[in-house]
Amino acid sequence: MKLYEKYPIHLSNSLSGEKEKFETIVPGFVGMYVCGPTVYNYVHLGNVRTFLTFDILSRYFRFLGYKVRYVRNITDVGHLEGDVDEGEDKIGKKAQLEQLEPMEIVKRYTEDFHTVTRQFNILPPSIEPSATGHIVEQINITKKLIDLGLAYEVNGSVYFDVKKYNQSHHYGILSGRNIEDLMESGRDLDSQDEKREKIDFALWKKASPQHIMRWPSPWGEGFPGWHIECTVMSTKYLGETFDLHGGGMDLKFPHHECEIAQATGANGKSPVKYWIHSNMLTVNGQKMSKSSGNSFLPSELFSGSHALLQKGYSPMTVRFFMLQSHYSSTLDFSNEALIAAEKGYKKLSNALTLVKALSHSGNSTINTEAEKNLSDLIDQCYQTMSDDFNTAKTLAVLFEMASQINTWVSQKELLNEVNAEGFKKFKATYISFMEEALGLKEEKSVNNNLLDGTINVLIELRKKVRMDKNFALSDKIRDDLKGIGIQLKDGKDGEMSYEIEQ
RNA sequence: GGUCUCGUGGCCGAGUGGCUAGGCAGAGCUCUGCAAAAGCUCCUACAGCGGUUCGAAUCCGCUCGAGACCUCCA
Repeated sequence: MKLYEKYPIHLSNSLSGEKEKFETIVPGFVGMYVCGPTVYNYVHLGNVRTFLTFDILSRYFRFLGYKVRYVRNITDVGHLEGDVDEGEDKIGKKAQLEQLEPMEIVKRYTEDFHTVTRQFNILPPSIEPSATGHIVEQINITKKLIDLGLAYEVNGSVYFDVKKYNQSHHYGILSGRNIEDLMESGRDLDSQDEKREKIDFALWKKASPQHIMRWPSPWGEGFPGWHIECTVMSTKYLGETFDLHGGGMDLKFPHHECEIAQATGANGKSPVKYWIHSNMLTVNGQKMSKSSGNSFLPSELFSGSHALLQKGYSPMTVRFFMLQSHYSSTLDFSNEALIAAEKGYKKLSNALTLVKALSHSGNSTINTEAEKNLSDLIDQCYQTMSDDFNTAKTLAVLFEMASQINTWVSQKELLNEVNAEGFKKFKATYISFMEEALGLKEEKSVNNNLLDGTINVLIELRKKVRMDKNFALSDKIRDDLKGIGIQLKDGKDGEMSYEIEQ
C-alpha cells in the first residue's frame, strides 16, 4: 500500500470552495502548475510565501510516493502594466528605464529568483518554461480561438470574446464573479475602443513602433497577452486537463479566470481539477506589495537592513515562521513574531541534531503506553499534513516529538521503554518530516573546521579547569565566548557542546 | 458600489458542534558549582448581540471592526 493511499490527501479546492479528497487523473502521478514570477524586479518576501506553499505541496506529494511533474513558469514577456490597451510590457518598460536589453533584465531577475528560492530551500520545479520560449504555441492557440469564434482581431491585436464564451460556458466560475456586474462596474477608460466589451482581454497585442519586444504573427508584429502564456505552458507539459494549478490569491481574478476561459474555449474541457490559492503576506495588516512600498527583499531580511526590521533573520527562521500558519490564511509580518519563530525553530533544529546522534541500545523493557505514544505521534505527522497540508499542526506534533527526544537525551534509560524498531521509525519520521516534507534544514552556524577545532580546544581546556574546580576561570572562558556569540552548554556527564548565536 | 475572506488568550497562530492545539513571552519548580539548555507545573481565549441545539469559538441572522479582489501584483 502506497503512503498516499494510507494517508489520502484532502485539500481546499478554490474552484468548488470545498475541501475535497485529492484524486489524481492518472493514479500515482501528480501534474501541477504554478504561476511563477514576472522577472522585472527582485522578488520580495510576499512572493516567497507563494513559492514556499507550493514547494510544500510538491514535497509532500513526493513524500507520499507520488511521481510529480511540477511546472512553474517564468513570465518574461506579456505582463502588462496598467490598462491593457495602453499598457506597457513590464519587462520592456524596465529595460528602457535601465537602458538594458530586455533579455538582460530577464536574466538578472531570474537569477535573483533562483538565488532566493535556493536560500529558502525551495526546490526547483521539474520544468521551468518561459513565455518567450512559447511564442509559436501562443500564436497557435490564439488562431484556434479566432477560428472557434471566441476571439476577434482589431488593428493587429486579438481579444478574447468573454461575452461570447459566456453563452456556452461560465465565465466567473472560479472567482464567483458575475459577468453583467463586470461589464457594468469597473472603470471606464477612454482607450478601450478596440475591445467589444471592457471585460475582454488581450491574447495578442500589436507592438507600437517603440516597443522593443516583438514577434511576427498573422496579425502583424506584436507580443502575447499575459494570460495566454500560462494556458499554453501548462497544457503543453501537463495535458489539456491536469491535476492542480496554484498561484497567489491575487491572481485568482482575472488571471486564473481567464486561463480557464481560454483553455476551456480552445480545448472544450476544463483545464484544472484542483485550484489552490495561497494567501497574502501582510505587514501591519496591509498586503505586502511593491506598489504599496511595504515590501522588503530577502537580502534585507537576512541582514536586517530595512526600516521595518529590528534585526536580521535567517532563511530557516522565516521558512518556519511561514509554516506556522496555514497557506490559505493571511499571515501578518512582525518583528515579535519573527523573534518568537527564531526561538521556536531553534528548538526543533536542536532536537534534529540530537536525534541524529541518538541510538537505541537494543535492550528494552517495553512500556506499551510509551510505544503507543510514539506510533501515535508518527501517525499524526501524516494525518495533519494530509489534511490540507496543515503545516502549523504538523509543527505542533514535531514539537511534541522534540520534547520526547530531549527527554531521551537527558534520561537515556527511558529509551529502553520502547523497542528498537519503534525508535528507529520515530527517528526516521522526525528527520524526514523536518528535512524532506517541510524542508527545514539544520542551520549549521559553523561550517568552518578551523573554528570548530579552536572552540574544541577551549572546551577541552575548560573541562580540565572545571575538574580542578577553578570555577572563576571556567566561567571566564564561558563568558568570554558568550561575549563573541558562542554559547557553551554543560552536559550532565561533563560533556560540553556549543552553539553559535547570530 | 459589487464579489469574497477574516475577527481566537500579553503576542503570533491551529482548530470548525461536546475532548489539551502549538510556539513566543510571563510565573514557579527540578536538574546544575553557577549559567545556558532541557524537563515538569501554572497562566485556558474565541469581536458584540440575538437565534438553532441537550450542548457553539465552531451552524444561522444582525451589528461593529479589519483586509483582499473588482486596475499591475505571489
